[in-house]
Amino acid sequence: MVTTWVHEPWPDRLRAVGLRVTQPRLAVLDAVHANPHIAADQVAERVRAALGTVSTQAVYDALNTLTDHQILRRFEPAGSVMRFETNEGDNHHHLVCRRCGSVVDVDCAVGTIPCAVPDDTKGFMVDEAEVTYWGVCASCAAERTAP
Amino acid sequence: MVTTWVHEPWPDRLRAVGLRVTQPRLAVLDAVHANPHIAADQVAERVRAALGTVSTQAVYDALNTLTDHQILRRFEPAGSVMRFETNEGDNHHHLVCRRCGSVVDVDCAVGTIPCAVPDDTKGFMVDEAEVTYWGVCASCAAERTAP
DNA sequence: CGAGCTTTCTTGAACGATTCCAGAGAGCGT
DNA sequence: ACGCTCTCTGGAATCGTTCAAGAAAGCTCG
Repeated sequence: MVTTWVHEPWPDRLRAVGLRVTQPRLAVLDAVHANPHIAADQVAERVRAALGTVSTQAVYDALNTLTDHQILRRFEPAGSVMRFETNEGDNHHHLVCRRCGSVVDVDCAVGTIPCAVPDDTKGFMVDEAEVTYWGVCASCAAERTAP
Repeated sequence: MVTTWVHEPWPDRLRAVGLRVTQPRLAVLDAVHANPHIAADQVAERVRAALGTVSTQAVYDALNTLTDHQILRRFEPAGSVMRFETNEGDNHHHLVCRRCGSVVDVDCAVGTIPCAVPDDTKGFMVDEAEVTYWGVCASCAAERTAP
């Protein structure tokens, strides 16, 4: 069987890292899992749709805490707001549209983690290589030529 | 001709792309060239030290315009403010300290431009692969173990 | 099963980098 | 020099994110 990263239920994953299981956190996890690359305000929207009133602060706190504990992954293409995705333990990268900001996942071009390590790390202890491919998505390219 | 990127004087480079030659722009170019990875507010500081009063807006406008014309390169590690460096036409990447935010250049691990291209570009026209290595710099690592 | 200790959430405000706007000023081609 | 534009000034607005203090809710242990 292929690394079936069968999702353990969120509550278990929270407890596993010593976090309390709360409704806002579960709703945040659901929102991010259902919508990779989602921004904080959209997470808030969905969490509120699910639970009713939830403070912005609770959403940010959940996002930050979950990111700190590696359950979520945060990334932030230049010029964009923070975006989140669940941490699947894979090592994919992102393709970002310069025009509309849309993001899609791409597998690591090299295939090994952390993908590529510089020859000379200048004394740094490198733990991650983040690759962002910049370009123009198909629909934006179409718009440009045919306005 | 082997793009010997011998620095043409800034005024020539500005005119070459159809931009007017102004004191703020020249001072911005000097500031960025002398301090790679510099942030906008520090550019403003240095520009003011050189010229006297210069509006924040003029600095931002110069940075943006020069970036648009490929004379400067802008990058923005997650959680950091915008940083600038002169565009030397090389294809180096950045090593960023998670603790103190310091940035150092590293040569492209693969050696070719754009370094790496994903197998499947999902319809995107990719023009750049930006690589950010995350880690902890030597001095921050030292601090942690010996507080 | 409930008390009590912490962690987490709420409310409301602060913050700061970047951008927007309108008008004054300065390059540069003619 | 003259003017047409592009650029800069000054001041304010924006908006994502964080800070702070108190209320609420999970979890642990008796």
